[in-house]
Amino acid sequence: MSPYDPSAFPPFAVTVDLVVLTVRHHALCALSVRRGEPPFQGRWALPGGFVRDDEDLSQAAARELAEETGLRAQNGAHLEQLATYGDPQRDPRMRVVSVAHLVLAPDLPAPRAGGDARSARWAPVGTLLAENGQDHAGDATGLAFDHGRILADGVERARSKIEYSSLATAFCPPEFTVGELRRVYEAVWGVALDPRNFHRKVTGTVGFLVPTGGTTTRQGGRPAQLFRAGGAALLNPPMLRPEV
Amino acid sequence: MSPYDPSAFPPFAVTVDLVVLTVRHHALCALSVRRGEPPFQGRWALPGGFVRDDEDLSQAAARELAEETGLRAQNGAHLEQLATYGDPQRDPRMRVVSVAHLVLAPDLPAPRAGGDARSARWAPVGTLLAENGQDHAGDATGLAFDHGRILADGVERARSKIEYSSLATAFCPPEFTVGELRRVYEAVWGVALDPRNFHRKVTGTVGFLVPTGGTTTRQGGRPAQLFRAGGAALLNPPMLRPEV
DNA sequence: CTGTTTATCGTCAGGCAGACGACTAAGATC
DNA sequence: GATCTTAGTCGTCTGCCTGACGATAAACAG
Repeated sequence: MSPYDPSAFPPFAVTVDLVVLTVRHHALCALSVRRGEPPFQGRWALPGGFVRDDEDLSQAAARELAEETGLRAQNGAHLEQLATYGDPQRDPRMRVVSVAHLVLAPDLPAPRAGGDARSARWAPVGTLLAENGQDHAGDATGLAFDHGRILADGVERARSKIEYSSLATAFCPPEFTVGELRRVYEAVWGVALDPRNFHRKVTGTVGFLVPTGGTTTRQGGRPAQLFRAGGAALLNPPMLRPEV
Repeated sequence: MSPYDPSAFPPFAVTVDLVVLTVRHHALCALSVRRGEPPFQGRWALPGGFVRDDEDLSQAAARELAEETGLRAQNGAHLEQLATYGDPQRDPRMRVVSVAHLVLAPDLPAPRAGGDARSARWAPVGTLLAENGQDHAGDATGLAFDHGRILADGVERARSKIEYSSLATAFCPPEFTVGELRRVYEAVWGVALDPRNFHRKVTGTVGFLVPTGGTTTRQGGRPAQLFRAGGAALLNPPMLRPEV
């Protein structure tokens, strides 16, 4: 390997940051970790870390995900690249380019703190984004670095992507009911959907849902059919997000 | 600034690569430059270059775009981040992470070669992607590095994005006719569209087109009304791409 | 047994898209 | 100048999908 002339380009640190979303208690929640060291010590941030010398970006994201949550991308969770953030001032220590990834996961057991994070928590995205301000003492209260912006971009990606893809099933356990899937849409979009029209729509879209034959009453009320995610990745026609 | 421990992370080179698309002669074309130095000397590649120490990723992309084409992003062209490619083996010299950007531009004068590129050309994307194979001598004939993949991702992004956004107007001159806009869709999607239904659709979508009052016969036939792009960024309902 | 909750099936009207007919207005050709 | 060719523009009709409901079914709680 004949390296470039080292003076020909500036050296960068490359990290991956994770926007891990799930639906719990009828709300869209994101994983955040408390920073144990400066800068932004004590503030909440997105999980993430350096990309190692021998791994691809998606491998680094999957590794960080496993380290922070124990979650494996194969295990029903969905992982995709979100966007890359490289403002020269985004990290006060040095030039860091962060490749953000988006993870959609079913409701998980309590997260485990890992690495240099003192603790980790699930928080509703509305709370995390609304905290992007100042508290009574005038200190900034939002996420560290530019993570508020990254989270907002990830949430917007998730909101639009469940319109035209079957990704909403990534928020559900392996077997789920139509009502559970509807509550995912309602939590992510923050709207109420008509159960009858929703049922007609998702059961009529070929490849979206595959009935397993079983039923469950875990949501109360009349027993509901159980489904698994079908093979179709794209929904045609898409789900329509109601107007504001 | 207290830097990280340099042994705590591997150093990366960060580049921007550009997928510059335009519509000429009824075909979707991409800008490619011939490499003047190893590796892949003499092969075609996407334009791009190193991100400088003091510039943001989008600034670097805009700078490279101006250097390679003389195009300014304000001047009707559209620039957005596409995706980031960081396979450890993607550049044989060292670890390079490339933040690819997508540019949609109206039909331009002949590109000018710049930097270390011997020459530059517009080529139909079908040709560029079909060359991802081997020639009779067994040499690889496609784009250098992983640029074939990057180009394919950019083309797919453009194809899907003109469905639900007004981005197709970025391929048109400042004033254009409904027929010219239709030919953009036909070239990007590679399909034929019904002129009557297309006209009804685009003129009926509020915010998409603004009539200028003028007419033109530059396409022959009956004079056509001239329009400018309206303010709407998203089309609701979207344009429907015909089935395959 | 009655009320509550959730699931599921039907019905109906409005809107939009695909298919296609009809007409208009310019330049090109004979 | 009559006719042809090329686009552009306006209408019509039909089928599909969606939103807004009503109605029924099947569990559990009191």
